Amino acid sequence: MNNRLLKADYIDIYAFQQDLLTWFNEEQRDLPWRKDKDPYKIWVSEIMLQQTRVDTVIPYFHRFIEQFPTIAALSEAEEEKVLKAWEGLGYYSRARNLQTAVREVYEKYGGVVPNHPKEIATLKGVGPYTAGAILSIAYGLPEPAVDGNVMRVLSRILLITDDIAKASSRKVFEAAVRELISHDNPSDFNQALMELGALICTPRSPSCLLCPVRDHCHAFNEGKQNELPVKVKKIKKREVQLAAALLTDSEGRLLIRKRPDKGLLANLWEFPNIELNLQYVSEKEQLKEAINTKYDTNISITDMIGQIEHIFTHLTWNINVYQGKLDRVIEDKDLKLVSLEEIKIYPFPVSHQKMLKQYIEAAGI
DNA sequence: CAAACGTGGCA
DNA sequence: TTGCCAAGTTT
Repeated sequence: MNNRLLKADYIDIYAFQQDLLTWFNEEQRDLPWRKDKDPYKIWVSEIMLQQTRVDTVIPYFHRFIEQFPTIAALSEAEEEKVLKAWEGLGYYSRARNLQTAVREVYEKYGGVVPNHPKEIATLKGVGPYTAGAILSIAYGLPEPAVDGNVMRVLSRILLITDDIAKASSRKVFEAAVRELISHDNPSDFNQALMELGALICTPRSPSCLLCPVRDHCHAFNEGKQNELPVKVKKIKKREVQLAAALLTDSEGRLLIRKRPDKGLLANLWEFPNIELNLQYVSEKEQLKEAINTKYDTNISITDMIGQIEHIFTHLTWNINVYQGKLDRVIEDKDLKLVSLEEIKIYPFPVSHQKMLKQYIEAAGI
């Protein structure tokens, strides 16, 4: 990038702010986290909205705030309850990091979300975007909050051609926001930039004819809006074969286990499963052998009741789902036998929710 | 810096 | 059907 005002000299900053803020004032969506400026609620909404659509977040936000209305409430909650409230939203480390950070605010900052960039940035799960979002939206500070929307919008308005997939590009857009941001209303300015990206300046087929700031848009004036932003993506996906077992005891209770506290789907619960490697050994035998060894039990595998393909961003699970019986296991905090009623309180990933559904259908319960 | 980390919607 | 996309952060 060049140094000369990042091409912001191409536009009249004051007029740009006015046009953008006027549009936002008239056209912004009525969203539940816009009802007040409670830093805690803004914070929760920002974490939920990471890589997640507004329509998906809305019902989760309502339930979460109802269940954990304050920093004190979330601080004192059991992690399992928090994960259950997050069930289905994905990126579950967000929920655990949020609670960790909220507890830190509760204990070290007297329950008041810090309003200084250096302090707020130290909180777990609060990166550069979220820090800027809370500081600007809740506290009215003129800090950049650069997300995917902002990079797309500004790449077009300022004709910035840096690859937005590169981490290093974010600072280019932060510098641009620092030049453009309204110091009278940083909260609405940042939200307006994102709202414009969500409603008008969309990734494909932007609605330039409806855009309140098209007269300020360098890309539109050169007919290049469809060439921006520059985004070079390279995704290699793995594929993993799994076999899972829905094992019931004599009372019809199901065996579930808690996943490790790190990595994929950390601390969520699941049905016992193994990664299949040796194609020349029967899956049933592999599954039975692995579970008997791991849990020191004696199970039998009966039928395969279904198959599940579950696609993550970075890998795909192909799961063969089996049904079986077990005599007894030694339960502990990470291994439990639960009834179909008790199982409802445990947070499960979507893939395993699907398995339970298949089990219930197969069993005709 | 690249990769890990979820899920559902849509063209 | 396949790939991209959605208010990112951590390691």
